[in-house]
Amino acid sequence: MSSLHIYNSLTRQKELFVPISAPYVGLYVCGPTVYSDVHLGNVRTFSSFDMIYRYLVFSGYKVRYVRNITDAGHLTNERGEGVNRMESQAKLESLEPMEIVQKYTVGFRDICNLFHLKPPTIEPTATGHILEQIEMIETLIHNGFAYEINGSVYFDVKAFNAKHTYGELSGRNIDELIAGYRDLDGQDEKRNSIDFALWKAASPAHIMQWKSPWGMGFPGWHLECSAMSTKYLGKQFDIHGGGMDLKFPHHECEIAQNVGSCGMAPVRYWMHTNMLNFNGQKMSKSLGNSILPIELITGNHALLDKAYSPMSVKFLFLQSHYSSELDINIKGLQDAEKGLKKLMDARANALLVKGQSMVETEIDKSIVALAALCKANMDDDFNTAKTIATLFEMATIVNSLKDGNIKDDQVSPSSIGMLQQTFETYLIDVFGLSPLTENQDEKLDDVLQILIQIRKEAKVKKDFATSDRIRNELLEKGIQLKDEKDGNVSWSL
RNA sequence: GGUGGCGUAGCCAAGCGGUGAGGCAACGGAUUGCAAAUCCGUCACACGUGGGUUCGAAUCCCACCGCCACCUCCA
Repeated sequence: MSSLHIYNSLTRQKELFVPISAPYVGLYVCGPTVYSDVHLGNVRTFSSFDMIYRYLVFSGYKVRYVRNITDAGHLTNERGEGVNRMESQAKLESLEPMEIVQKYTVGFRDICNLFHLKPPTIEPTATGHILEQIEMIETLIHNGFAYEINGSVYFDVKAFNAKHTYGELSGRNIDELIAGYRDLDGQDEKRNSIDFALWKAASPAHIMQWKSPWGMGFPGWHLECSAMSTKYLGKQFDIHGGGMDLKFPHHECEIAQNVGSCGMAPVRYWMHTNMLNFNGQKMSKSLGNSILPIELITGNHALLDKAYSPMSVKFLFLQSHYSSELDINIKGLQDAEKGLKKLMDARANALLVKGQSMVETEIDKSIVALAALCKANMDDDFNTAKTIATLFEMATIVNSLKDGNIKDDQVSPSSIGMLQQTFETYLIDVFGLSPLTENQDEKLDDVLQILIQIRKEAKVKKDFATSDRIRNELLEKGIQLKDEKDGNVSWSL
């Protein structure tokens, strides 16, 4: 069906993508924990998987895209004092925990819309799947991979490792892990320091708690993804994605839970997106150096010079590979803004140019080759950076046609159609980008047309002082006039 | 300490065995009343350092230096 190759984190190599039952593809991505605003790093990850989802759909697959909402309020410290995030934030804001969940879920979806991220086909919540999680725990206990103590249930990593392998995804072995934990002397009820919670007994003070066979409590934070991916995508599905920082322990635990309960490796292709850095350092909530998407869009941040559109930011993301670390800075944002504008202008210009040639020309051959290259780039582990480079080459052809550097009898009508289609497919459909100034004000245009007319009359009279004054003063207000070659005048914000 | 990754021209960033993709910046030319935009060209004899393998290495191997991430809540 296609020759898509994906870098599989599990096998550490690029592999031909073969779905379990084509044309259907199951895609699971770890979603946000909705106890505070998503930060820009989250947006990069979700943008990457949005592009991956869109490209799979473009490639003809029927994709079920599941991305969870973590709303159960897990512990901030797995081994330690168990502070419930949702509850501590609720106290801070004087709100009911589920009001926090609602507030930040809505906020997350708003940001997704701003960045043109398509909603997943299923967006399940952890609190909506307590029963499924309890069932999975029961199976794990039955299979001998989990034990109950004082109303809590833990996954027995050593018991699991005796029959299966723990640590394959992240390249760790359990002896080293146990050794590494030793100095953090164990306080708790776990048999081994590397065991992780499947269910935690809740004290009466806990607001978010549910009834279970082991008493009142709440699920461990690795469990929801295992339970929900199994429910909606089956015991084995095609692609599981998430940020690099989830590889260990989250994804490792997920694999153990699935293998332990379902008896098979849950995922064929593991995909991990890399971190977004800021000034060379990981942007993270705990370091407090994160930029909120809304701060970037409004320009309301001490480290920003101005506002940047979500599309510019997304374009910056797409100019590097999803698996590379990306360092964000003002220069990069400015460059991305200009680059995106150039491509969007070329897309618009492609709709204006015509081809007259009846035979295939050298230019036609270039266009066909470039269009094919776009697809080949994307099939090579979603190489958006290379695809964008290819689009820039096509932009040069389009602009040359528009300015008459290439004549319309040097290119055939079908090639023009291919140019238009390629810009549309990749910029709009696959990358989910849109022009920077989409909806222009009609009234503003009316006013500007008057000024443009006055300026034209001044130019005819060689009154350049007046014509330049109109152009310069408009530019100061952020409106740029451009005298096109054909005598028309265009404007942009 | 363990695990994984990175170091490519002024900046960003592809490439992952066969003489530097692309963007931005800068400079020159074409075009323009002047600009902007666009086109052509230059900067470009690059791949952290030192070894090795190879007919050939940015790409593979070894050592070293520097940076980052994970091992603890985070995409």
